[in-house]
Amino acid sequence: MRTVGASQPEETARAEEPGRPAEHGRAGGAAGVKTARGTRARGTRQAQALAVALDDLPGFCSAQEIHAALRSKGETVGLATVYRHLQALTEAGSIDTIRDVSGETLYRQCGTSVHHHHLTCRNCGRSVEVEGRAVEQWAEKVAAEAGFTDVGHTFELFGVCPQCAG
Amino acid sequence: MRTVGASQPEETARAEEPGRPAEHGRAGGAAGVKTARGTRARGTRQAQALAVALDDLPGFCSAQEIHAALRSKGETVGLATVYRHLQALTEAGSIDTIRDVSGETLYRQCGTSVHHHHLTCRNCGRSVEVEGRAVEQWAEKVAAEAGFTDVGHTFELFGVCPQCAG
DNA sequence: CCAAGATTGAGAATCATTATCATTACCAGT
DNA sequence: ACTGGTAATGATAATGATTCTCAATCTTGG
Ligand SMILES: [Zn+2]
Ligand SMILES: [Zn+2]
Ligand SMILES: [Zn+2]
Ligand SMILES: [Zn+2]
Repeated sequence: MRTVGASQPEETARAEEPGRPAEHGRAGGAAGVKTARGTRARGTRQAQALAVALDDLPGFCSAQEIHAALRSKGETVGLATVYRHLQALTEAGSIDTIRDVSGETLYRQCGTSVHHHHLTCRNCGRSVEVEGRAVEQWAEKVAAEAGFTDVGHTFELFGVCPQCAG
Repeated sequence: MRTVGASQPEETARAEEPGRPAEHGRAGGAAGVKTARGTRARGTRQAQALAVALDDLPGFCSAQEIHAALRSKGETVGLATVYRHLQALTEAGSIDTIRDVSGETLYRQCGTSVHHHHLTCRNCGRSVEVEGRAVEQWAEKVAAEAGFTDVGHTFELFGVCPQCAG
């Protein structure tokens, strides 16, 4: 199991546990931007908590890990909401995603929004952002030679980071 | 939906349908290699059928698609067995796997067993095998600079093939 | 305060993949 | 051919991450 952020007592945490008053809706305090009538911007308590968590986490982690991290900090955010925001952020390009060896999706807030790739520790999840001018060109060349169009790519590097190597 | 091999009446085919005499075990005919006592080799009817199917299929396809293709040819192979053999072949390095955008695993028998990558049509699944001397070196260099060890990589190219472009 | 619209979250639903486990087929001796 | 040991199979259940549903709750403009 990957070790990310604050580890908790190994809770399954598949669904929100019942029995609590259920605190819905957005928070009042530091509200954010707002647009036209009815459009609430990313200012809910849950969204902010998630943003903070993403900022704190040093590397890629799964939605469930993020959810666990939130709970461990006392934040009450539903797992479904975590997934929702992660998906939204991903579509907006604010965060990056990679796939675990087991197929699980891992999320991370990157320093830059320009196209880049990652060298990720398969033990702790910490990752280095790398730009690969060379591979971008290689990809285009190969695609062009084969006559393929609308080409995209997926380049991921995995290894063991210096800290984990010990 | 990707079009692979002979398309069938859109059967769900999640589990083998019951009501048939259930034909188990290995076939007698063209048995294959055998090793020490008790070790059967990869010569079962099901394994052969799967091998043939993999040979026929032009590109990457999912376990379920392969299973459907087998059934459409009259072969009776359980879905679990398909998964089992695909996994074994993958571990043996006989076939390659990539991940769908939805996370589904796709399999393909490649022409060569040496390390290479794929340029795959995201519409029909046909793929071109490409070798990337450049990216291999780039990967090693990047990993070394970051101090990572035991580094592996995942490079996949996706696009639309000339046939599908029309 | 009120109504409309957005957001949340608990649980159900999906769906690919794995694990069970009883049944069957194969093999080597006898 | 008969038999015991063992591998392989397949129907089904189980797993587990992600998505869907929808009622309850919040926010906000008026
Ligand atoms: Zn590490
Ligand atoms: Zn790139
Ligand atoms: Zn195509
Ligand atoms: Zn490579």
